[in-house]
Amino acid sequence: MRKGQVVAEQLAGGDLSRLRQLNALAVVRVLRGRSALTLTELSRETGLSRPSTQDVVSQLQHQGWLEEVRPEPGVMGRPARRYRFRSDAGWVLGVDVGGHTVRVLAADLDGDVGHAVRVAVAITAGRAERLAAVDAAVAECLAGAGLTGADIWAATVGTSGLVDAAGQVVLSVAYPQWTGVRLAKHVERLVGGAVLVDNDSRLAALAETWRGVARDAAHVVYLLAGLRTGAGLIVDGRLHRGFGRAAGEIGALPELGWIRAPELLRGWTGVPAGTDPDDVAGLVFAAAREGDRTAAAVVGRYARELALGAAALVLALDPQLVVLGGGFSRSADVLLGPLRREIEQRCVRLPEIVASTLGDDAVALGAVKLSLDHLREHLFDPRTGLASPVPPARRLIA
Amino acid sequence: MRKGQVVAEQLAGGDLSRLRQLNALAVVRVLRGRSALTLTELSRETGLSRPSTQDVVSQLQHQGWLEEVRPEPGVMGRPARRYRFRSDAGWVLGVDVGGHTVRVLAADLDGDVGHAVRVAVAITAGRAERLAAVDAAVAECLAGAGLTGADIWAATVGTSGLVDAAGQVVLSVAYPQWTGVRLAKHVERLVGGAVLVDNDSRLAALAETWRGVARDAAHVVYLLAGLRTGAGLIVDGRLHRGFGRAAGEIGALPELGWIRAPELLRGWTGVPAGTDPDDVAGLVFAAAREGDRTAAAVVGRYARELALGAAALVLALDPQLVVLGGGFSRSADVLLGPLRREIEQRCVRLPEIVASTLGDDAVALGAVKLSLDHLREHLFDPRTGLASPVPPARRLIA
DNA sequence: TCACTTATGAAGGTCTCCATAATAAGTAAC
DNA sequence: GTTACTTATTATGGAGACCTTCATAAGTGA
Repeated sequence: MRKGQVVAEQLAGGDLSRLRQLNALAVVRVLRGRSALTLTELSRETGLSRPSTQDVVSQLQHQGWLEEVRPEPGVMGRPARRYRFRSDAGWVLGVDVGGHTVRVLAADLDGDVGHAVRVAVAITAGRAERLAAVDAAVAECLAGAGLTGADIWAATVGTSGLVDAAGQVVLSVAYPQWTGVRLAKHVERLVGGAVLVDNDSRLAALAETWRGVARDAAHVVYLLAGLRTGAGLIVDGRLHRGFGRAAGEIGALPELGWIRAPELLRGWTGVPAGTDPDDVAGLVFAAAREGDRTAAAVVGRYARELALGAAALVLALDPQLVVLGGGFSRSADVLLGPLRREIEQRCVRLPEIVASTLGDDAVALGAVKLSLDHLREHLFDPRTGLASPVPPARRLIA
Repeated sequence: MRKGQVVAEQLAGGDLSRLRQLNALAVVRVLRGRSALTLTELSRETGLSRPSTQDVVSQLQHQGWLEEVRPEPGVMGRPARRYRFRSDAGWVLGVDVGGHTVRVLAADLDGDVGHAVRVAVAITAGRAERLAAVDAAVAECLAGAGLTGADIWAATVGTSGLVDAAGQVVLSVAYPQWTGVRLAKHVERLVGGAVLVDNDSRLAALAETWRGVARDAAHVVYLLAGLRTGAGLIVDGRLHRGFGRAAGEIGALPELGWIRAPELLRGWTGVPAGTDPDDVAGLVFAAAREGDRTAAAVVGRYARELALGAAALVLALDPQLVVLGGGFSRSADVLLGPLRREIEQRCVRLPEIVASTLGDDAVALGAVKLSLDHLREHLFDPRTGLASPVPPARRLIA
């Protein structure tokens, strides 16, 4: 290819090496996330001829993207060589900086989680203490996975609050002193690749489309229902952030009451004195489950507040699916019914409404997925082709 | 595959003819929407070598996509041959079925409008009468442009109401007997190519991103403010319809009052008896413009109702831009101020709010654009390559 | 008319792909 | 243990599309 050529945004043609590039990417795409395949199988799936497939494969093998595994024994005919994608060539991190916990997942290029770590942190912890917990959790996770920071090709950090394109938290109401923290810069000290930062609700939404209940839905409204309330939107299969990264922040509208909604649950009077405020919600849901009328009424009021904002999002986007996530989704059995009824009252076309099944790892999983998407765009993109498997140069990414 | 799933038809490689395909598309892409270029210029812009460019060009010329024009006179050196894209190889139609008017635009492949027609129709007209007006307008437009139905490669019809994927109006509150009309089927009798049907607000939004004030915005909320109220959403540069094609139909929520909002204007008492109800709105805006307090108050109330729904959309999507369109946008000088104040009160991040400048042709222009987008996806797509310039086979498209 | 400029056309080389045929390495049956 | 069968691998020849380079063509300006 000619030196200095501008790689068009649209997919452009080019010379013959470009064709090889595309075919190499096709082979990698077929092989990623699957077990080993033979040349014949690869040839069939890519549509390339066998000799060409072989050529491409040996080139990829030489580059380090592919690895030969021993042939499948006991089959008719000459045993075929098998090749697998070296998903362990690079790693990504997914970090969830929560109120009480910092979670870190290390995953390979296929998204398989190699090591998971959780470190407790006080809800009252200030900036330094919380950042120290992040450092500790990342270090422990790297060690546990047998990696160093240099092995990490991309990392994503999920946090509550509004995050700007440079990875700085521009507004956080949840944790003290968290507004203004430069999370991307902080984590870049720890790992080699690019560091992305995004809102936790959004990452959880992304996780649902990846490995959760929204796997096959292109349009999704995700509700984070817990001690905080938030939303994440999937539009056309992609995370929607909006122009100022404030999409889905419908909770900021006081009339909708997303901020005070969790308070409704704490206001229940049926709880023993001295209970940890954070545990009250669980007790309310439990009581409602047992048939307590006043608890059920409180849950109903909470559902109504949640449904107000949810209905606005549903009406705006007309999603296929609404996913109820966050800590309260554990009590979906008592929450989902009222929520569904309240949303139904307000919407033209009622979408499916289901509870998340990902549990506490949703945000960290979404962070892993965003890291992988970043790599896909920058390493496995038809526009740029496929370089050797080394950590991509770090750039500040919007 | 569940409905609504993202079709991740990744771009595949192939043999050498595939490369030629891509390079031919690159040449066409450079040449479309521009005046004639020489081989040297084409070579530079596509990144191909000169001989290859020449090869590709002569192939495209032979197919009928390109045409040689006479060289630019009076330049130094040997005069270069110049080639232009034959934008008149195919045509599209944009049809706007409005309450009082049916508009039809015929445009070439570059989107240049060759002929425009408007036919009056009574607001009370039933289904047959309105469809007859469509027939007449289309026939007149084709004749005026010197075309026949067979020359039309794609046509799009904009209408009020909810439209399903098969081009049937499933719900219309605006015109009598309009619910249930199979618009696509009806128009397919008249033209050769594919016929798409979509909501008028959405098409107007699309027009704004194409040739209107939203040209450079990826996220847009378009408000249709007129005798009816509606919205169209642009997300990530693309029209957002939602899973059930009901996205943006936030006006259906009675609490937000989009249905009764225009009635507020008619309720003004300062109008002479016997005025046509449709003219009242204009008088109210005029009076407000002149400083009439009661008229200004009515406009303020209308702006508030409009802002309720608009704020919900803005909070959900965080657009860069809100475009005020529809008939009332002519009175943007008195409407925009109150609207902006009301939206500001309710939003976290205030987007830019501007009035449309496209006038009455917005919907028809959007219909033209959707037709062109359809052709781009089906004729000029890197996945399929480029066939000879003939009207594409008609398919029922979602 | 001559120099200069820019475009065109032709030749030769390289790369990537494909089809086909010859060879290799297993299993299954006798 | 040999033979037949099955499937993979390797080698060869050819076609298509791209590139670079050089000679030639067709204008303008002095």
